[in-house]
Amino acid sequence: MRDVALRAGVSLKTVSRVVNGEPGVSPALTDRVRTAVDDLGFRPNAGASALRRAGGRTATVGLLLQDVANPFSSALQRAVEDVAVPRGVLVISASVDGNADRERELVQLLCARRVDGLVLAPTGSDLGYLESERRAGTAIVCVDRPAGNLAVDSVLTTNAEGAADAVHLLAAGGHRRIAYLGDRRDIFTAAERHRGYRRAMAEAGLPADPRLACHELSHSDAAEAAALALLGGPDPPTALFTAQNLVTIGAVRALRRLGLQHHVAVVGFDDFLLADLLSPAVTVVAQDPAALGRRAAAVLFARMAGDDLPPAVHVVPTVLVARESGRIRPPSP
Amino acid sequence: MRDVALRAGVSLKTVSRVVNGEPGVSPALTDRVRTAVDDLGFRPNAGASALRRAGGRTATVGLLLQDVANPFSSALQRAVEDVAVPRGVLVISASVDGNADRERELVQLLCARRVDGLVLAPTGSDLGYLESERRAGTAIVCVDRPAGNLAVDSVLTTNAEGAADAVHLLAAGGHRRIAYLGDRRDIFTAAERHRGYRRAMAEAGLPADPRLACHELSHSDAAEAAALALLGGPDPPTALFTAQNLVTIGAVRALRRLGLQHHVAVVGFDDFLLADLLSPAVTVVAQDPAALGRRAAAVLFARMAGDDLPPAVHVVPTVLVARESGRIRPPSP
DNA sequence: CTGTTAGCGCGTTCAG
DNA sequence: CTGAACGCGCTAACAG
Repeated sequence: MRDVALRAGVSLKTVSRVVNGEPGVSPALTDRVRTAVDDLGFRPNAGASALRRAGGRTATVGLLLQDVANPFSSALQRAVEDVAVPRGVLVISASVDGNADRERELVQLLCARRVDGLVLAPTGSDLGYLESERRAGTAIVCVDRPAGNLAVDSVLTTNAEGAADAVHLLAAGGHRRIAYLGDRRDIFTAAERHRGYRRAMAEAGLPADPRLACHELSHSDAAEAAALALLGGPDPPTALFTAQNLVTIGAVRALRRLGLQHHVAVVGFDDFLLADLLSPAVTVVAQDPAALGRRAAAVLFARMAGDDLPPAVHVVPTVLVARESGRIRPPSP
Repeated sequence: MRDVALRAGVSLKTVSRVVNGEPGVSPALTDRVRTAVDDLGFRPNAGASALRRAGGRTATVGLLLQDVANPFSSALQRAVEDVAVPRGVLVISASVDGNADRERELVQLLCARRVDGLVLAPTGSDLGYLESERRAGTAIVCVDRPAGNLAVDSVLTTNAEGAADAVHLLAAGGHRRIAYLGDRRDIFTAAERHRGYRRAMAEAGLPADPRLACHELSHSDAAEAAALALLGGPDPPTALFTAQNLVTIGAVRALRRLGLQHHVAVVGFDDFLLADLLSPAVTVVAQDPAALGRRAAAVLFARMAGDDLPPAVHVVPTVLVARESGRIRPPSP
């Protein structure tokens, strides 16, 4: 920058003004500085700039998701990016893979880089360790899962309501034995969806048979095995509510293997590509990960801009996408 | 940091040594510093640190992809992250959406943040504008597409070979009229796949009928319409080579609508989730986006570590995944 | 409209 | 093994 000033025959401050587009520099000088910048290939150093600037903003936000490679996370990431980049803010993202220690380490790395804001899908139930960061002025928003022990905004899907919608649809179709297949119960979203399932079963006057619920299904193979066992056992369900993406796919595979895909109803939570091209096409309760990300980013930027309202829970609704697998009726007795 | 030094009764330099894990501090002092750090909630400022440190490394790399939300890009991103994070390096990623101007703007933003390295899937064919950054010491690696006008490494898929494999499979099955459905011809990967198609057609002694080639198919709907037109027209193809993910899906939809899914063979380039659950299951030439990302990251970190060999082209092979749609025979005349 | 001075938080250099 | 001084690249606050 000193070199630029020298070459343009102006002071450091004038270069600074031109580079930052501050008003009050004569066109002649502006031009001289601009050409000097180009000639020397000068690039401003954002780090040094943030060091001195009031507020120390880095124009960078952090985004901690479960796994950047899964469609839910990546759609959410894209939405955050679409809010941030037009404001000149870049996004540092990373995957925590359900590992709370990794989450903390990544948070440390992000805080050391002085991100202005942080969007995270918490793994651990205790976010108290972020309290000092929050007080230091870092905007924080939780997405997909609520914040434990930390007063910040969160943006959540209507997990329980969506699950209840699924079960009500099946019950309305005449099903009485509706199975629940879901992920680890210590995951907030899984617990909520199970809660919605139980509530809807009760509302429909259906018995809560514990043998109809399978938990801890964290990948597609486990779900396939569980569905196989359930359907091959005594008094099998006539309909499945699968509470997660990969669980749905595992269940569909199981039904195929048993040749039951046109005889057992399925409603899944979370839509997936090609669900409409399978036969039968799979009925789902669709989440809107992009809306989740947009909303989280909007709240984050509002906080960064000084919004000082008390933290709130923001809710993004699910939509039931009716396709064939949800219309399958139970066998007549 | 000054506060920490004061509270621990040591000098600034000693705090610095402890924080950075440098050797040569007595255990007693180390402990005092550690507790002071915790009490005050001190977080090192990476920006300020990079400013003074020899080499000015920021422990951050940039990653510019087409669209972080698509499965190819996000698998690649995850792989880069998996190489970077264990080394304490964070990844700033962004989507360029095939927009060369946006690519340049994002590169500016990344360079201003002084990323140590840059992985990018170039949109424009001229990367000359990166020359000054390269000379300034930023490691640069191109992925999926080669670098034009810039002497840097690139990591590419065997596009032409994979396409040729697909066509050879279909030709070996007895097909003579094999259509090509692909993306915009100015995209490197699309051009390469088309080249492989033409070469394989020639090798199989099949005529190159230009009416059998559809280009500029950049989304699934366009591909569906093109396939519909091709199959409904005179002298239709008996097999389709679809040169991209979304194109394959569009073609599958078209075949469904015509009821031809079991009568016209399909081989797609790039695998996709559930391709094996469709009926017929879709034969594909699978790319390995994770391998692409790992390789690109490995090369990048080698360069950042001082590797000084001349830039090279690194190649990641495709694999033909034989499923039902590729085994469909042409109707006997 | 433009320049001068001071110092952001930290690592380096060199002297104890 | 420890500390003092200096400056990285830049901008805030004040002159001129």
